[in-house]
Amino acid sequence: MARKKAARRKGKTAGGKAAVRFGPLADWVGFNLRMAQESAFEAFSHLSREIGESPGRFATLTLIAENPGISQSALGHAAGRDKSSMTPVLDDLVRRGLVARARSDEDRRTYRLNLTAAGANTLARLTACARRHEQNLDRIIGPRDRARFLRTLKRVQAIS
Amino acid sequence: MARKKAARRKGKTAGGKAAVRFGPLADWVGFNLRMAQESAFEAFSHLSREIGESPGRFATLTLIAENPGISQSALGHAAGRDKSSMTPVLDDLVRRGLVARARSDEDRRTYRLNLTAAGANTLARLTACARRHEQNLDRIIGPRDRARFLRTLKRVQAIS
DNA sequence: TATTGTTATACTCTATAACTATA
DNA sequence: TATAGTTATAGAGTATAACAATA
Repeated sequence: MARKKAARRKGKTAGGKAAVRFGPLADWVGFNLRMAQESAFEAFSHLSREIGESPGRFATLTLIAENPGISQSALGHAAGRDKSSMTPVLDDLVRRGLVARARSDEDRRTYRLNLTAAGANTLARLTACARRHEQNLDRIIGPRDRARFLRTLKRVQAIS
Repeated sequence: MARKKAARRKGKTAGGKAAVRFGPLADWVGFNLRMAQESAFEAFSHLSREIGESPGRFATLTLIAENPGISQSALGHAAGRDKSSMTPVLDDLVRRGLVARARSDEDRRTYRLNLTAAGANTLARLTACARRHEQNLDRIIGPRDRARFLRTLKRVQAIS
């Protein structure tokens, strides 16, 4: 650690390679937001891979669990995706028996989506992963700053 | 706005569609980090599109400007990408005359990357966009919380 | 006419592995 | 043997436009 710091002072990393200067990027919220999100996503990805699911499936399964009978369009809208982007995702979840797709009687254009028992089981395991992930994040952020950090993230989502 | 709130209380949005419940997602840092990053990225995308560049090119051009003569591998490493991912990016920037690629005399395997005059000009315009973007973010975050928010984002980048 | 979901298609970004030319 | 960069290839995720069925 002492060696690493000494090396940095001379513009080198511990590995002996020239240090890269980030210039104004280092202080920009936009850039650091992206880097932080990538790191957190990657970390969650590792955890969810242990149970054979991609992180993207987690939000979809949760939204279906929280909104039984939701349509594909409403699901896409909630996640900020086009309905055509949902088709292959739902195809995959239905094919693997995690989601049931049933035509609505009221409006026969729409499907009503629900989790199967297997889907609920997978979601429970993914949720356990997510909780571990959140605990890791909490340790990094600090319990006192968590609420404030979350509030700021929510405000940024409304940027325009 | 009042109508929207009243509608929400009844579980409907202003548009009359059923509101979607986000359940535990609403309070998870990981999910909100992703949503915030997507929103901010989209907003910057709009600004940079006005000058005909994608957001991804901005970080690349900045890193080259800050580290004249940097190699493609070092560039990829700094951005957390594989060297093979850099090839098409650099091909594009060189083809459009923004970056100059010259073989190093010391090590004839590596290229030394530098901005051309056109590249410096494009970067200056992108930087102006980024400054506007940062000002928008600052207004949302609040000047008093900015430093703390940035510090937290940097800590999250080291999650593992 | 408008909407739900599918299809065809394409684009962006990314990675792995095999290759070349150098070291 | 190891490294810098390229190529071939593939995969995930997303979007637009046109379409069929239904409203």
